[in-house]
Amino acid sequence: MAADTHPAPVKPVKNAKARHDAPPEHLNSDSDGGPLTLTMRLVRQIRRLIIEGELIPGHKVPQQDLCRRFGVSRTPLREALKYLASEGLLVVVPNRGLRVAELTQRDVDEAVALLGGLERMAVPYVIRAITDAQIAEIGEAHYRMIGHYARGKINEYFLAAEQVHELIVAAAGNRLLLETYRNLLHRIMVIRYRSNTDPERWAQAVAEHERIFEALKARDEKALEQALTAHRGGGWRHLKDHPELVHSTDVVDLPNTTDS
Amino acid sequence: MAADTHPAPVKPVKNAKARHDAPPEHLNSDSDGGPLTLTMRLVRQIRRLIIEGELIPGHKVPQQDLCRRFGVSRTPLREALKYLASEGLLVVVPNRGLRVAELTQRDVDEAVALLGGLERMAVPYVIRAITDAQIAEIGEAHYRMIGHYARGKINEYFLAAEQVHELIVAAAGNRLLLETYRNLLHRIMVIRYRSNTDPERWAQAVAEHERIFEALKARDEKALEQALTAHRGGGWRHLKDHPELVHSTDVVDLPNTTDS
DNA sequence: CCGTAAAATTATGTATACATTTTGGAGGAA
DNA sequence: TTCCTCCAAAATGTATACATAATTTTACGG
Repeated sequence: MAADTHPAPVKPVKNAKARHDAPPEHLNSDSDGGPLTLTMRLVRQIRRLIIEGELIPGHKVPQQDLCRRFGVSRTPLREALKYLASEGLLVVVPNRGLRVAELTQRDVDEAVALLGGLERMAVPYVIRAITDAQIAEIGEAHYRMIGHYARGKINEYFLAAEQVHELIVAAAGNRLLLETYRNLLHRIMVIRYRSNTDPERWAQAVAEHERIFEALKARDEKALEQALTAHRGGGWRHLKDHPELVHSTDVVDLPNTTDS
Repeated sequence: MAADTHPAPVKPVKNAKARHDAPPEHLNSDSDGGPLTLTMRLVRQIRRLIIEGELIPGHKVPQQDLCRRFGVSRTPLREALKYLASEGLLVVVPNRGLRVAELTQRDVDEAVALLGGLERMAVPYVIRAITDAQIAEIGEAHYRMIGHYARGKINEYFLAAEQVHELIVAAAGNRLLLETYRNLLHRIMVIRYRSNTDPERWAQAVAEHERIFEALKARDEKALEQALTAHRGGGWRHLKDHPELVHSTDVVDLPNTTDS
């Protein structure tokens, strides 16, 4: 682990050919939980690119660009892409590489229904099992979220808000439920990053979050369920009113037809 | 597509070196929905190996063996393994390859709770949206299942039973729900293949399925929900009584310590 | 000038090669 | 014996090479 802290030759490698000259160090900056394999670090990075909208839904994944960008070869990159395809964030097109998954209105509706169902599924377990410490942790994220709202930091706000939701679902004590919830959330995060940027909806969302946290503190099952339902309904009703935020069913697969 | 039906040289490749001498044809026998990429065909095959128990939970994935077995190189195989790791069927261990995911009692409990929740979530939509044709289709699978039961064909029975469940969930009209349901089902299929092989439990399961189908035909929401709950409870209560069917929390990663 | 076909270019799919890490075992010291 | 150390063998992670399919460019004829 500390092999590279002292310059002493720990192991005289058989022949110092060193043709593979690029030891990857770009990707260790994000929240690293251990020495992951390069493929898995790429998974995180590319997932972030997708969620943050740098990779545009419907467009094909620029493999070479990503290779150059991260300084890796195509082998680990392609493994990472397959991993993300299994997550549903990318789509494999047999002899045409991979494309970023695009969300139709139906996809969003389905995801919203599912996420809502999972949250409702979680509520009884949460009320039964949640500890004071967990409530405090959620409160920490909640008030952090409020702070970001006050300062107009939309990206940080979203991150904190998602964390609140995830912590609530996590409090149900079902890891598989949490994993499933997370995966579905990732799929529609592309849209969330564009949804309620207008101040009115944003203020409403914050108010809904206040109700959620109040119900949680009071350990009121009915109130929590209602608050969650209202929050979800509110947020996505807004999307329904603005369908231009959702990508249409069919997107050109010729990237050069875009307005450039 | 019909390029190899006539011997005429469709395209005189630049140099007929033909070092890559093995065009893969092993994997086209299963239900092929189109010319998939080799990686994706491997995903199907290996997933089947895991579900059917040929690859044992807790053991590492024998990459070389699989390469020889399918006649492919490690590149597409490893991509397939990463895909399956994302599905949760395999686990990546950084410098030690991949291992087949093993299920603890807790994992099974969580999956059962989730699957049950998803089915309950589906019921109202199913009752509201299901067509006579869909009911007929489910009936077809149901009676096929009964036939396999009568003949004692356990494997075919399981396949048909799973198909019934999937068709019911599919009738809700939420593709994402179905996909999620399928994924979770895959994760615990390893166990299902060992669970109720004893005649008593099997007969009970069939009876439960009869009730499910009756409720479906009658479009009785309450009855359907109850029948599904009873079926799930029954099947998994049996597992609880026989914990030896579930792998323990920690399994040796040295395959030679197994009883051989 | 525009449309069509063939060649050149690029990208994808797959295989192989190389370096590092892990694993297994032989040999020697406590 | 038991434990450690060192070396060899295999497996893993990553990079590169090659063949095929897709895409763009070019050339030619209308």
